[in-house]
Amino acid sequence: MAEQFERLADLLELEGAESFRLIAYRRAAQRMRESAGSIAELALAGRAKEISGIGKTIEEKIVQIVESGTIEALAVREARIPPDVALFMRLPGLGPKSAARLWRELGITTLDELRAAATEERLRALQGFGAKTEARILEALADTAAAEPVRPLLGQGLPAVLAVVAALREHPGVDLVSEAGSVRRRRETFRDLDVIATAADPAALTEHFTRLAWVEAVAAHGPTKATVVSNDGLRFDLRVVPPESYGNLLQHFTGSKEHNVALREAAVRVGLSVSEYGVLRVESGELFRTRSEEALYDHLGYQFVPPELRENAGELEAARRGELPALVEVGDLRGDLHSHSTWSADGKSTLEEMALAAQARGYSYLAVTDHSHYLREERLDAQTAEIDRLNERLAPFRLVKGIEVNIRADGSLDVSDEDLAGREWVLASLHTAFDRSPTERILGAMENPHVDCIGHPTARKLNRRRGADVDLDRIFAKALETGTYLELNSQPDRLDLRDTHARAAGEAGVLLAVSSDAHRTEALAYAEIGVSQARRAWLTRGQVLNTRTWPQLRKLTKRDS
DNA sequence: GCCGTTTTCGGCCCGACTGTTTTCAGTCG
Repeated sequence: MAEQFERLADLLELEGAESFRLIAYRRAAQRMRESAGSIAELALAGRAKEISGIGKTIEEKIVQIVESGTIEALAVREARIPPDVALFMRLPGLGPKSAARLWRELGITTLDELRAAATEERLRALQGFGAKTEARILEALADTAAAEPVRPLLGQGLPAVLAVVAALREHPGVDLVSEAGSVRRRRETFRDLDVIATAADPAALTEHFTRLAWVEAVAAHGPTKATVVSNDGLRFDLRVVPPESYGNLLQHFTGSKEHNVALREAAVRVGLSVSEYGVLRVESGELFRTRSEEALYDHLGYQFVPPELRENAGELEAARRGELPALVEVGDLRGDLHSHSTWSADGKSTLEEMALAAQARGYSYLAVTDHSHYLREERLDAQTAEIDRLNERLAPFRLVKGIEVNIRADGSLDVSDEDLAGREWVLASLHTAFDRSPTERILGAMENPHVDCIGHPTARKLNRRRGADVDLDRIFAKALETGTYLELNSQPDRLDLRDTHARAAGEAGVLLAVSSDAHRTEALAYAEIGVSQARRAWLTRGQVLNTRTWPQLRKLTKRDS
């Protein structure tokens, strides 16, 4: 549905429709993408209008999609506008106006024709088009691979950007430094890594930045701004800004764009104009600048909005009312409920190493959930004995005897109920056949009286495969009915349930286990990324299962209730 | 097309950069 509305907006834009209609369609599409529940069902019940950004017209169009598969207005435009013309807009430097003129005034309808026209220098016949534009178009068309670049993972970018922030803080004369942009909001992937800073001598700091040891290439370098590429291919942007408006700038460069637009729209209504330089009271001309983001939100009449929530997904309304949730923090975790050891073929650290590392993180327990395949018969008993020995030595720290079982293609589990009954924590996960009734298989596993939690529920792998097409509403309902928990798996390429889904789970009343799925000691730290996604999901400490001690948590499982 | 801490009608974020221009439109973030 979201795709159809985005396509409709693109085509209307080519026709020169009023920009606010396009914004409305695109906003509605974004809402659809964010929603974990069924907007189609809401629309059929006449209740999609309750979602901010969806009104009567868009609700009707959603119903059209449900009933006929497509939006009438979209079908009309698709018949009228050659499909490639919408692709012209995606070329760098070309927007809707230029794309429409290439088609209307030069009769160009395909990317091949565009390439030919640019090569033959025919584009410069159009007012406003010159040699540089032709060259840029040809470059973009030649570079088709770069059209959809892979977005690197937060798990790779976050440590990198925090290291850069730390390195810049070491520089003499530097005042404040922070990561900004999507990485500060802890979005699961990013395009580039933004850092902003204040310094007595901005030019010296940007110079220092471009000369850091790991910098492979300097893409841009001015007195207050520089872009570099690291030796592992990540793009870093540094901006040095004046200290008196550091708070305004940090807020601006943290985004999201949608959050900032909504913030500014609301400000306009009360006579304020917000930009990265300050908050202008239009009537008096008075400019509010601040070093502190907290002061900025306060000045605008909001509770401080944690960066993870700044997606224009209801956070401004809640902050206006003072009703933002107290988000879960890394320090709230008492243990980890998904980990592996050398008992699994892919585990790299021994049980003892894992236990000591978990203890060093301040945990009071660690569930070891080695793969069921490696815990058959006598190996299961042998591991149990080893865990018992370790627990005697490490008490009060506790290794919890867990297991990660496979949900087979036919829905059965690959471990007998009898063996499961002997484990203290049972995780059931999909690892294969993601297109074979994934919802039914998960629901079946939840019915099992020994299964405590569903691991990485959609089984997606970022940049590799989409998640299985699971009906989350039914899974949430079954979780509540059976007392089964769901995981927020913190592996950088999983983050599953993802932020928007985890939020829906939380709203449904389901508790989530934020787990590292660590296969070696260092990977226990992945829980930090997982917590950042839990925060993006608006979750409080109480909504995260493993903020509890093991005895507290145990009382909440189905086998003890 | 949506929406209301003025409004059910009349607004709708803000600034920088680029390429093409002699004052700006389009694009980008």
